[in-house]
Amino acid sequence: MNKPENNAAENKPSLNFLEQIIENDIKTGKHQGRVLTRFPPEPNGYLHIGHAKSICLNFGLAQKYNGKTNLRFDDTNPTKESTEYVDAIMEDVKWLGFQWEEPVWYASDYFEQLYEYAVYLIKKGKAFVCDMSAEDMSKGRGTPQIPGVESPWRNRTVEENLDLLDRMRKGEFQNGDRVLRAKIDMASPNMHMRDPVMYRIMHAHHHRTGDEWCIYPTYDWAHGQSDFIEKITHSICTLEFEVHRPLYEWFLDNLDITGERPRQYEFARLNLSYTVMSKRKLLQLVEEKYVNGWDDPRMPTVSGLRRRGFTPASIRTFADRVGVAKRENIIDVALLEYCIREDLNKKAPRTMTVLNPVKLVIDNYPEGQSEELPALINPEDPESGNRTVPFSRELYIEREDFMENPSKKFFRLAPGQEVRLKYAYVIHCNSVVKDENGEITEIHCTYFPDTKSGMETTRKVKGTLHWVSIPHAVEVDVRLYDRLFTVSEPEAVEEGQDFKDFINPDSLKVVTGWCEPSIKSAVAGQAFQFERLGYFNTDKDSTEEKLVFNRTVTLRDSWAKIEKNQNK
RNA sequence: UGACCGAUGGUGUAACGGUAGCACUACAGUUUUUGGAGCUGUCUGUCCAGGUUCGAAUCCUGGUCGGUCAACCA
Repeated sequence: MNKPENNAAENKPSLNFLEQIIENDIKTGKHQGRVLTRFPPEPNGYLHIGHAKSICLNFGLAQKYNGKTNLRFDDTNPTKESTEYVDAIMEDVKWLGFQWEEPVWYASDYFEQLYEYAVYLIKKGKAFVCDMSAEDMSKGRGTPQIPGVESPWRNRTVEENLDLLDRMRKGEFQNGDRVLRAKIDMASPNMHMRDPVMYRIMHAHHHRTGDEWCIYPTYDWAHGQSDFIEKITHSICTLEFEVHRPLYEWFLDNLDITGERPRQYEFARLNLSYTVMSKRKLLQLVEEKYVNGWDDPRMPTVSGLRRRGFTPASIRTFADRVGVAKRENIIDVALLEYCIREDLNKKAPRTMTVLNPVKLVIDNYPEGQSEELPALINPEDPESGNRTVPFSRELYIEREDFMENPSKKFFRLAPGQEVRLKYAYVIHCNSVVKDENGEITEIHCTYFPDTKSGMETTRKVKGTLHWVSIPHAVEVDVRLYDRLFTVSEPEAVEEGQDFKDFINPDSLKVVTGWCEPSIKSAVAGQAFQFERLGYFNTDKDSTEEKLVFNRTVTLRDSWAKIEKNQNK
């Protein structure tokens, strides 16, 4: 009954379905154990975190099994593509920490080869030039339930097809006049097998081939053959291409390819709660100015995440933790937040910054005096060393850290109560000063010199506050970002509603922050923890005069939960 | 009323015919000069109905629910 091998099995890490397939292929000697994956973006937009999952998957699989990964631009539609996107995509892939097998490939490199393959299919009687309009072709295709009708041009002679394709290439026809179609089966239950288009006429300038071509291959015609040409072993794409696989196979079959051939596998794309992922919707957010560009820190784009302050390591960890499977999923954005906190907790220097200041005066601290107090740069990183923080009579603390009539669970400052100022002293609150509106303008305290940080003291306090010395404070701009949508599934809204109806009006708040002087060394892209508040990244908008910070993510806030529950 | 794919706690993901595990979330305790971080623990799960089997999340049959497919997009 008891199987001793169970113990051994327990140590074996579990594999996702693609790893299982690859391990099996290696075991059976398929491709001589070779693994070559590819990441095939179309250069028509910016990469988002869903692409990042695919990148981590393709490159990660190759790394794990001693293989390589090709970066290949699927540039078969010149009207939508540009080198701007090519460059941005390369930057993002590199930033994520992956190196592709040089050189960079382009589907457009294979246009001539693809053309020859097409001629081959025509000669075999497996492809034909069709003169139907797009509209008529659409009508004739039928529906998934109803078979299509065959094109009247389906039985042209090989010679005529060859001649027509040649003249299509030479530019004798206008856009839309004719297409080249595969001759498969108009009655197939799979719509993609109903004589799919292989070439369409597009008199358009291509960002790489210029005006050399005026016919361009479709995705289905280009993709599998590109995989074959590059000797890709495992061609991994998302679920919606599953129905394309029979066509992928058909082309390879009918090209009489004898050598190793690629195989297509499909996995479920990433969806994230409280955000949208479709390129169309992201474009809309940018064009209609709901956000400030593709790299707006609220965007789920790689460039947006980068600017927000996410690290490549955190995104890789995230991609790893979301797993790979074939079922539709929506990942809780809390997992992403967990991954970045986990990473930055170990790496980010600490600094004390007050975002919603109220003045605190220490009555028994001499006017005009100040002192430099030592503080840890990062208590989680023993190597990080010390910084010093200036202390003086007048400080800022957060308004939320004071309460005139606190509940029992409030561990911060209140009249008659004591707290520690982090890295400084324990203080006792004596009184408050208010303006004519009843708003507190000053909190008066006394400090206990024998409680200086590092000294032995018997004075126990329940709370520790961050603070900043007013005369030494550095004024900075802080952008407080929150999730872009108020609902967890903005792409699944009801009829008559639009995802934009659920944009969070408070997704960005800009405030002035008061920061300890150590912040002055900040450079664009650098991450900090503002103690007790969250992680913040130095934005590229920073100038000599004014630093700008983007809030990456707050710290977990268990007080906020207590407060919320109290109000119930 | 087609074809294909999928279904395991709140969210993801393992278990490959033999004790349903892991992560996130939530909650509790512990610790703490960040109500942070850490550590410990707890709650919650195999879509349904049959069948095969000593034994089924796993195999079979039939349902149910969800997704994808009708661009000269990718």
